Amino acid sequence: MKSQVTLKELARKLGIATSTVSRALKDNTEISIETRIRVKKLATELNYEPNALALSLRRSKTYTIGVILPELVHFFFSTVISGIEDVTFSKEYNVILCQSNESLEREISNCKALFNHRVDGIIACISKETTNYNHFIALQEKGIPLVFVDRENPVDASKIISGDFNGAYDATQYLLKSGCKRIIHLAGPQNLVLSQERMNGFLKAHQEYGIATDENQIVRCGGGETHEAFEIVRNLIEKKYLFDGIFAVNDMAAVGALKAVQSAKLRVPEDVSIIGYSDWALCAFISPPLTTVQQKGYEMGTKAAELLLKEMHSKDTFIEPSIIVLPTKLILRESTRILIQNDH
Amino acid sequence: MKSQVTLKELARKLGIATSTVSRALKDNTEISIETRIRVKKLATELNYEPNALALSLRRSKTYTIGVILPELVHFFFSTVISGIEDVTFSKEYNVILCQSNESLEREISNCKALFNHRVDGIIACISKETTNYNHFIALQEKGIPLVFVDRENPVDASKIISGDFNGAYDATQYLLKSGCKRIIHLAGPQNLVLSQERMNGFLKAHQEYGIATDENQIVRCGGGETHEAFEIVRNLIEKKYLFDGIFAVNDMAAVGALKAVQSAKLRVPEDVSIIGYSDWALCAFISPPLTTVQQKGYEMGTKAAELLLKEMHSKDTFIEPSIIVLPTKLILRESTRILIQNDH
DNA sequence: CTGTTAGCGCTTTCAT
DNA sequence: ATGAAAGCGCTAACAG
Repeated sequence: MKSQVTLKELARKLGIATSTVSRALKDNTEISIETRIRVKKLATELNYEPNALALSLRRSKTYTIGVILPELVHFFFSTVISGIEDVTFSKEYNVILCQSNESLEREISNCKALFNHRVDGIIACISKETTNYNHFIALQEKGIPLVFVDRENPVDASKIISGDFNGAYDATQYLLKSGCKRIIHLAGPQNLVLSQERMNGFLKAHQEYGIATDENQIVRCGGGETHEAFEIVRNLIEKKYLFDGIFAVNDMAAVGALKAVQSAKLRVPEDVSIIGYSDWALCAFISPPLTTVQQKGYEMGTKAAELLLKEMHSKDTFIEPSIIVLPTKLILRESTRILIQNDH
Repeated sequence: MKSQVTLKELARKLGIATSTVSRALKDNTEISIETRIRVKKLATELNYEPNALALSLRRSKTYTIGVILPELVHFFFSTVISGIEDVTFSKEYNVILCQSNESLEREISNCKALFNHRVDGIIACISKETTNYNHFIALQEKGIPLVFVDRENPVDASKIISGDFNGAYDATQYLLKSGCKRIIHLAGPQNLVLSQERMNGFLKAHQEYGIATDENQIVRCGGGETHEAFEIVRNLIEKKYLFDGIFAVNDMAAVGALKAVQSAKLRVPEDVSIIGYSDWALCAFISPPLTTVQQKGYEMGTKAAELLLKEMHSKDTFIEPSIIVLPTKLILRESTRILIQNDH
């Protein structure tokens, strides 16, 4: 970087004090109009831009927030970061972005880096590996406002979470109401509360509907990837394990399941109904278009950013954490049968 | 933020000078072993972390790079940022992320914010609106290394671009070789060099194949969105405009075209072959799976970050810009007919 | 209306 | 082996 234009340099060129330049630039009325004009003119000429570092150091405030997300390439997270960025941009905050790559070690490193940069606050989504939360608690102890998104965890902080239980409940209920007799659930990693919640919603819907479930209906689907689900479902079919509905922990798994069902010459939704989770971009375009539970990632991002900014600006030293549950929405497409509404 | 632990505080607690503490912490051999141990012990106890702001100010180096991307939610860009982040993380750099939302005004604002933060370098992809490049040139004049990704532009800077011309050429050639007689091209915004290149590749392939093209084969498809392409193609079919191949400027448009073709009861690929561009996640899962030109977003991100870091660390004041063209790859799926190789 | 001074947290030269 | 002092760029209290 070439030599920067600084207040000092402006002052020297104009033969006045730096403090005068500083004041003139912010239109302080104590400074004479003429001086203000002279200063601003030169500043524009030399393309002066204030050094945010010096300002931050001075103010002990960086106007920067940190964001830690597991994987940027996942559609859901990309919508979250997009939401965050839109809000912070409008409030003239900047975002330092870190991706933990689902690694605890990297997440810890991210926390440290963000603290060192003295970000004014942090929005984070824990990695799949995270079972210890000391690095987040350390942040809080250092007084940095922290808001979690999406994946639940035991830290006593504000959170924007998705109504996983309800989303799963709604999806399962729909399958049941539309006539499914035996539904399997492709479950996600059990250390993620989200996986548990979706499983619990699945179970609860059965219970309320008066249908017993057995453990064979819950099938672990490791990382919830397409190929895993494909293998699992193909296996079930080969073993003549019968089912007429699938509720998958996410859309990728649902797509794998769909392919497996179709490759066994079973029809979707006539023979098997399938519901995914997340409403990935692809869902509407596969064949048949996938019924799924929509999670509002963008909204989660904006809400998280708004909440964080609010907490950052709060005068209180102690802030009661807020937990905001964002409702999900069942998007009906053609991988499920049509439900004849009988209202009452 | 609560009171920070600073060098000064450590020094006070230990009854020594801050400069000694500073040195001890970095294992300066001029400091006695005992002092070093004492200092480090207290630093660990109090959870001391250096203030990156102060360091940056002192060193005139922030170990931070800025990234400006049009839209984070697009799969391609999310892979780019992911690639960038992985490289910078491994080199202990941080990323300040901005999304321009395809707005020139916002892009200008992003440039300013990044400069104010005194980032050590910038990676940017111009917005669709950008036709004036002064804000980028200003950055260069201030001596900030700049690397562009993906969308070509006239600024004299290093660039990692995708071989759009060749990608389009390959795709078109495949259609031709597999028997298409009349192919239409759904073209993108013409102010984007990428759109022009893809169109030129389309034309060149015809030319080399000895097939004349007329302007009716090039159909403007505004923003290249799914619904636009759907309307356009449906219209063409209704007007009995004949074609047996479609090369779309991107996958979204290709999907729209596919739906339109199918809804007119034409078969893909038997009646109409379709090729998209970008290899979005959805491509493999729609029906039929879409043949597309794969762009290596992640690799583009890593390459851009590596090049930027290299330029940042160069001692030379003037650096000859490098233009790296990343080859594309035609991913054959089922929206195109199978080509019988005749390796003459 | 403007200048002087101190200090944000850190490193580094120069003394001792 | 350690300390004092200056300075990175900026602001704000204080002085005049």
